[in-house]
Amino acid sequence: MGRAPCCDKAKVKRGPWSTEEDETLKNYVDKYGTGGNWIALPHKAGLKRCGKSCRLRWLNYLRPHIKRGVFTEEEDNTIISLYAKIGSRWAVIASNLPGRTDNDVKNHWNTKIKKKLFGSGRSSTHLSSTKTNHHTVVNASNPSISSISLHPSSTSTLTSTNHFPIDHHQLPFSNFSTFLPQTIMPNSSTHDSCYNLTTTDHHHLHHAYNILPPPSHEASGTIPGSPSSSSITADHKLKYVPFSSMEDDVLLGDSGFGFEFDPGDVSYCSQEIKALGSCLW
DNA sequence: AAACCAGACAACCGCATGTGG
DNA sequence: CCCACATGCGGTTGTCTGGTT
Repeated sequence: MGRAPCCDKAKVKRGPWSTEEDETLKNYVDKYGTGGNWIALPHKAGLKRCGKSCRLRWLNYLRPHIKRGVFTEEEDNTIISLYAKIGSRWAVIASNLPGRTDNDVKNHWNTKIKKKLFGSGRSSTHLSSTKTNHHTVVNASNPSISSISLHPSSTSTLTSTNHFPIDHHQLPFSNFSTFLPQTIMPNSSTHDSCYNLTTTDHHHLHHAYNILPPPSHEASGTIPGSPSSSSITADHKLKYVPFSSMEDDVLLGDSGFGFEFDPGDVSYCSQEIKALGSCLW
């Protein structure tokens, strides 16, 4: 038994709005406001539209001070930066861009920024479970953050607003292969093994780079399968798994280091990915 | 000129959340 | 506290348009 529809679809008009409908809605809202009741508004305004549709049309198109047209580089940078921090919370991102709507930002991300960052051709690479001896960190608690850009040209942008240093020169390790063995030690050769992480390293990664939750002596709780030498808060449900060869390929790919993960497969925490990506450059 | 294709944007859908009775 | 309803939000789909073959 599904949720009851918000309106009778047989009795409401759907599809693109006509200029007459726009005028009617705009005139009504200008005159009476929304009244805090979008469901009743179309009837009162004489529109054969669903209340939700009216609301969307008003918010995304008719509302005063809507900014249309090309996104500036500054706006792009804001979107990229905020996406790296909070993921696809378009409403929050849009609130940082005066005049832009969440729908606009979302469309802009999907049609422009994603391509710009990830490049063409490999933008939909789905990761297999084939594993080698590299590593990443999986964040099972935040599936919404499932992809993140890794493009050298966007480095300065991300650095400027992120608390996480994206410039690899700021990292203590010059590259991936030297970074990981010092910090994450495999305790098994199987592909889904977890890794021991020394408390010192964990502390360092948390405080210096904020890519892990606090170590156990700073936060309580241990997750199943987590390394005994360093506990992690249960809330974060982090575990360590190896990178696959395909993941390596994607990270080091020929399309500008762009990659994207399939949320249905496994979810990656953006900051961890960025950290590892930084080490690869 | 027609068919096809891809990109961009508008609109819809359904779940999550907030709120008032 | 619970329930019903309205709104907010993000993902997805539909439609239009311009470019290419």
